[in-house]
Amino acid sequence: MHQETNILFKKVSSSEMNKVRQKKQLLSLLRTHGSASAPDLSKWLKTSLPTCIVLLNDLINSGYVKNFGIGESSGGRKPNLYGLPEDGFYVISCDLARFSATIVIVDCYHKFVTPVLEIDTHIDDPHLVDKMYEAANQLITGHNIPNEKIFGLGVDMPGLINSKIGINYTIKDKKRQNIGRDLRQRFNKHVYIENDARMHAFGEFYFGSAKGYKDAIIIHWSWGLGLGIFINGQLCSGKNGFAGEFSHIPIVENGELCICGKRGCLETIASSNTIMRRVREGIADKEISSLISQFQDHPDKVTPEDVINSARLGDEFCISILNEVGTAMGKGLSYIIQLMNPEVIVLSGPLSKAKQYILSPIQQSLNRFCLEKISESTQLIISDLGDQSALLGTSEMIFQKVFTEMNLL
Amino acid sequence: MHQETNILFKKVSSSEMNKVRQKKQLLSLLRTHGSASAPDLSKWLKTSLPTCIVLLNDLINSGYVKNFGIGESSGGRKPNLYGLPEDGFYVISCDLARFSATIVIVDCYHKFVTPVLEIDTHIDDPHLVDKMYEAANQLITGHNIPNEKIFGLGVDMPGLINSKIGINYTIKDKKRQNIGRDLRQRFNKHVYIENDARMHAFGEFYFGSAKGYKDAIIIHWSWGLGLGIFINGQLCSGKNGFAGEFSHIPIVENGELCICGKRGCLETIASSNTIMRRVREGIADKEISSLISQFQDHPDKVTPEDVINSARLGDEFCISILNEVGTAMGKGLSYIIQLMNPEVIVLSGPLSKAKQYILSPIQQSLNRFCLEKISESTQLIISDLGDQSALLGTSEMIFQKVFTEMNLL
DNA sequence: GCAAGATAATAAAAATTTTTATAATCTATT
DNA sequence: AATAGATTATAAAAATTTTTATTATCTTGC
Repeated sequence: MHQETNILFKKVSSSEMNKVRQKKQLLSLLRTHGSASAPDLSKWLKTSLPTCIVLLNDLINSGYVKNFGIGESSGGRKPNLYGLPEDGFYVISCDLARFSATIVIVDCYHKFVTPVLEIDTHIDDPHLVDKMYEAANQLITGHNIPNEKIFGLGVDMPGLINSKIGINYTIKDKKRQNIGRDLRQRFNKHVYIENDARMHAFGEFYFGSAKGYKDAIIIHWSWGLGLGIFINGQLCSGKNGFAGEFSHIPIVENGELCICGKRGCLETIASSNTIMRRVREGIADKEISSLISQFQDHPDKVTPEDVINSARLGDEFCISILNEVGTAMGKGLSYIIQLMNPEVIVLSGPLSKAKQYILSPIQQSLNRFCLEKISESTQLIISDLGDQSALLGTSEMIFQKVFTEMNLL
Repeated sequence: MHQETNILFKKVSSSEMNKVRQKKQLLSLLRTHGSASAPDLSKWLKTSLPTCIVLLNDLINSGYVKNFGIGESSGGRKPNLYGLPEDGFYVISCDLARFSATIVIVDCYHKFVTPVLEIDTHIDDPHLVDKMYEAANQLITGHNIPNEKIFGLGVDMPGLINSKIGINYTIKDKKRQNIGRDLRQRFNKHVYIENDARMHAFGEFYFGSAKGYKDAIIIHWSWGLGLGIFINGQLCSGKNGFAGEFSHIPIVENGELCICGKRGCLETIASSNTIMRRVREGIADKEISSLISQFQDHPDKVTPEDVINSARLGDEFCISILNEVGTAMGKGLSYIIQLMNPEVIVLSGPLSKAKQYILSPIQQSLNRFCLEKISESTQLIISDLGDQSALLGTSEMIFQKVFTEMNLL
């Protein structure tokens, strides 16, 4: 499987380089298509059928590709199908959220091959790297995954992250900011770290409601407002990987103080924080509401999900809160729509569960703040992917990196 | 020069296709580099030197490439240099502004080979196509340009434009909206139409202050606020080509009525319109100002340029207007910076001439409305390209299209 | 001014890839 | 069921490309 030739002293000819490039492309094609016939692959690869078959046989001999048997035909000889072995490639995907992390091992068919393990940590935890390493090892040994078949580790986390150099500038201890380097040293594998909002978006773009689009906006709507932007099918990271700071665009002139230190950020009027503040105000003002009578003795126990549920049951107070928050989000989205003219906007995350209670105020805001010709061509969708969009997105991202950077010599 | 083989009946082999692809790449490389040696070209093309030389000789025999003689060496035999013949390729570039158009013929070295002709027309002129055709012919015949060496026509104009299908939705007469088709019929050449802001941006990105960057924002600042967005080196057009509607993002709650029908758009507080309104108000309020005393008898003669000039001469009233407008623009830019994290923002157009009078209020706004970590990494530059960025950008765009789509069989 | 090292061009040999032809296998139609 | 048409696989021939070797030409340093 793994050739032991010392490539440092081996002169690599340009035709050999080209072969390697083509093989990587084949692996990528097989991963995205699941399985494919040699004639199809040769067309996609823009090479002749015989060379394509030679390349495939090479890959089969290296153990990277498997013959999947005979496929269907629309008239004519049935083709041999080729694909990646399910047990050939794995990556570790880790979603590091505000107060806990989840980690899982994923195969090349986006399948979780272990349970999702929870880790009690956060980005400023001094033992973060050790805890992740321990959890990963627990998964590896507990499920008999051959370590050499794990090709990389991907981690998404909140913060201002430059994924090119693996630094999270939001980590308080400067010595720990280069978390990419630390993880690489500990795991001795390809390591990529990315911003959580972008990885949620990656998941939605490849497996969720934004699948098939080229210009898509994905919002992960929770305590913050995570934004992922896809343009021409490419994730937009910006110069330093700081793109997508949707939470802190200024919306309200001299508005409420935000955790970022500025005033009137979108986050102050369109996030879970806003909902909680309005609930507290409601309790103080003794508003009439089933939610409030239910929680008035322990107001700190209310969650945004409770508000959504009460709205569904017809609670006017909760409906009006969601209405308010949706209106604000709609105004924020109108900026993005006018600047980017996306095909689709996908709302994901806990708050997107409010569905029509949040969709219709958003749409009203769009009607108010966008030029009709632009907004009418943008679809607004609630995600149906579920909570693991970040784990899925992160694993997809590492696979893409691994398949372009792996050593096939 | 032009082979007359009927390609409709000629079976094209895949190796021939590949050769054509490589030849097109060579032409593009030669155009962007001016001239180059065969060894360099072979490296860029990822092919061996002998094949590269064969391809070059083919192109020379077709008349598309010229031997430029012998170049410099850093030790070793001097290389032959190859390049495009200056008189080999031309395009027509037309910049259709609000009340007049300019048109010029450009060679493959971005050189204007004719004077810039002005045409008295606008997008809703029913004789637009005829006037453009006439003007183009005047240039062609007046300067002895062989018509068959003109490979395309590019036109930029204001409006909501889908360049893929060549439609400008802002043209009032629906029958005339498909201006791309109409021009193609009349000129019988490759025709591309694009939005003016994006073509100003294209000029800046390839020849102006945004040259060399990958994530750039270019503002054409005049009566409207034209925005061009480059991400990963690619122009962002959006689903329908409506991306970049910066003028009409909502900034002021219940603000002034905008020409678009909405209230409080950025255009109402940060464009030349704003300056003119403030001048009118100043005249009504009898503000103390050299500009006002100069123009109080014919206030309709004031131009934004006059305001900028007066500011330069120390006129406090004019300085305060520019300050106000700059502050507003800064707020608008803060949205883009936080969403896109660009490397550079280039300000072009008439209002950018106000230089420091507009830069420092913008910077102050950025400091106020952006997260420091994001805004500190964005450069803010005033363009030095001059007025013909759109003609340059448009010609560059057609050349790119022509060189990828031309028939080299 | 000459030798040593460097770069470029070219020719011939070697390797690789594409074509073409043929065989194998299948669907659909009669 | 037989046949025609279609698709895939493979083998051999033809074409193309890359390598390698050689020659030409130039810069630099002594």
